[in-house]
Amino acid sequence: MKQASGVESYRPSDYPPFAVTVDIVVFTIRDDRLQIVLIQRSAPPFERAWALPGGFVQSRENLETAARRELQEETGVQAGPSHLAQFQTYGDPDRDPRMRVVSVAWWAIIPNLIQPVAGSDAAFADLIGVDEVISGRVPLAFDHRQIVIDGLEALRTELENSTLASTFWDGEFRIRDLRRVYEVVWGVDLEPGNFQRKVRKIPGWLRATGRRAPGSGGGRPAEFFLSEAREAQRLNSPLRREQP
Amino acid sequence: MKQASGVESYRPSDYPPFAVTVDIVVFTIRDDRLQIVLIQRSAPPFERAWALPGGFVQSRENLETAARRELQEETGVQAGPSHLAQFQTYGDPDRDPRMRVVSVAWWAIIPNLIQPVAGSDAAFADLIGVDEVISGRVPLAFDHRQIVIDGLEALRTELENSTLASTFWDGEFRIRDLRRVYEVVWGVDLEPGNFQRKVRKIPGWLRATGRRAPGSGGGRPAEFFLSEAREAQRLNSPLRREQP
DNA sequence: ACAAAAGTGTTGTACTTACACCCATGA
DNA sequence: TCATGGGTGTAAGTACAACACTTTTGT
Repeated sequence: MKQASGVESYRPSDYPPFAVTVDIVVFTIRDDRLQIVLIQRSAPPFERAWALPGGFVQSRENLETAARRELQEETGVQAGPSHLAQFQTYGDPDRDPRMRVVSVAWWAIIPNLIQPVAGSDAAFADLIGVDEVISGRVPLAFDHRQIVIDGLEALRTELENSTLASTFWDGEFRIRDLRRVYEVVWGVDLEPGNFQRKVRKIPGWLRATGRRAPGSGGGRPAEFFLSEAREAQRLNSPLRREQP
Repeated sequence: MKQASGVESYRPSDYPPFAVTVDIVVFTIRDDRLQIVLIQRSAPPFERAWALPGGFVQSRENLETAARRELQEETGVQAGPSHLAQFQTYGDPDRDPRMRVVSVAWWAIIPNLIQPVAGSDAAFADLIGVDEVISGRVPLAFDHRQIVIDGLEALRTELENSTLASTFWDGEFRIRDLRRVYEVVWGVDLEPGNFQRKVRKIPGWLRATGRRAPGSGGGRPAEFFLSEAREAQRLNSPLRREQP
């Protein structure tokens, strides 16, 4: 009978060596579309295919540090992401043809103003629409398409229950911009008036600055807001997306 | 400059070896309390301390298989758990004093009828109240207390949004039993009448059997119900727990 | 008859939705 | 003046909490 592993004994056969990596799904909104950062591989396997930024966890590094380091190294983002959260770990025996790799997946948001691929030594990084990836029109290496699907679901759920949507913008934004986040991430149309009332009623989130946007092309200029929520604050009455 | 790991090269220094384990927080309700399965360690480190069931992932095994295998080996549960879900991965460099271990944590529910520790070769397995663990009155090995805290939070959230609560019972149960699950897991008191209306209105969950409980000690006997939800079905209008 | 638990009725409050309407600006 | 988008009013519908009340059993 096998004993409880790691309790009585730990012979080498009990713990085959694994490589551990982190992979990060970095979301941003550009051109009114939800996009993610992808890197074009320059070596086999999956040479020239797109892949998520990520890499090996080092010997004395914890998982979050590894994710932040890889994000910085591969996307050239100087400031950190406005949010970084672990969502799932992938470890099928054949997910990497070279060796046994377990990958801890994270999702992140970088605000609109940050240019993710400027000044990086990862010359082949780019923003790709998440729809292109999920539909399969842009094939990804390894099981990264599944990771994107799961990461998107985590992001969608988080938007329902927290004030995280405002971190897609750095500094001032209009209610319209916030609504655009929900519409783009959830893939729905929201009623502008009701949305405005709903989010402005949430305590501790939005603070009006008094300043107004210079209207571009007619229409009453919108007021600018700032987020008062430092971390992603949990909503006691969530914004529900309907599930058809 | 460091290149994107795992893309251009993979020299041994790029991927230090890790041991990968699974740890499982197995919830059940016994004596109107939420309890988890713990194992008493018989070897250092943390000899004689309580720990979560779990162990090393084998070379050609995927993560979920490893979790199910360890659960069966260490708790002696013949039938599988009624639910098993991954929730977080722990990988601090010093979480295991012997070596670098990354642990993928899962939570599970076993129904009331299953005797978890009978007939197992893990002679030191037992059920412990989750309150004892979180309060620290029963200290756990490694970072297992934190894993229990996070696993409990995952369970609480899942009960809000899915029909999973009924899997704490195997076969027939009363509305009262279902309410007890919520009260015990959330640590709140729920109003019986409103709870009954709410859950019976949820489509595709509860089916009345027409049979009634033999009243134990007076009172109108309760009707028995069966769950029609095979998997954990998402609720379109969740049961909210209030957050104080 | 009385206590106890199951289940239903009722009522006030809060939130949501749909849509009308006014406001403030550019052209 | 008109078009456009920002923001508010309003009324119907829905959901929920609190609690009274009826039903059905054991003692």
